Amino acid sequence: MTRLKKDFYTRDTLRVAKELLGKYIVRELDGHRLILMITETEAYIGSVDKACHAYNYKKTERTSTLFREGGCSYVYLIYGMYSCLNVVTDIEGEPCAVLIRGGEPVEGIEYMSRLRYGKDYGELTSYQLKNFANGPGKLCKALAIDRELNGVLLDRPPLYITEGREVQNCKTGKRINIDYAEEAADFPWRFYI
DNA sequence: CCTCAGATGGACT
DNA sequence: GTCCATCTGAGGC
Repeated sequence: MTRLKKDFYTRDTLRVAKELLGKYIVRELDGHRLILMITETEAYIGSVDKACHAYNYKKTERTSTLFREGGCSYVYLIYGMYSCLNVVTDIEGEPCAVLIRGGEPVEGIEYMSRLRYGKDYGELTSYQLKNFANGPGKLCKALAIDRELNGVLLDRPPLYITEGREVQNCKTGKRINIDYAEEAADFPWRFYI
């Protein structure tokens, strides 16, 4: 599958968020290739978005990655326990990103199952299968993504995104768990299949 | 299906 | 000291 290049990411964040649906996240690890198809994303646009870590261009050590040119990762720790994977978008100096909120296994599910649950794929309950990677923390656990992968370029191993499946009916809604963000909490910037 | 508490640590004020 | 772009397991319906 063709890897997405920089010009895919250095565009309008909402467009990238929508077009990432159906694409494949590929994680190479210990000789294994793990692939999830992206099923849910959210856009964060620092210039206007109180839910964005870099709202109003607030630059700190953590958010400095968001100011980079589109095409690299932004990975941060949330609730002291989980990682969230974002794709940095737009031009350098505009702090924007797309949160990858969910995916479905395409390849390497045996290895991902060990990472996610510490069990063999065949031992998973239907409940565990249903909830395999349908959340940003779960997705990162299944792919062994943590802050060590913050800021890596997404057009090469060990982490990249490729063309995937054609998506027909993309749905739109409010973003999840950003009640603190005042008017931005109502922005329809969540996209899912 | 639902709700709720607890885990857990770093970023920021 | 407070807040968090979350998840899990327990308990109720």
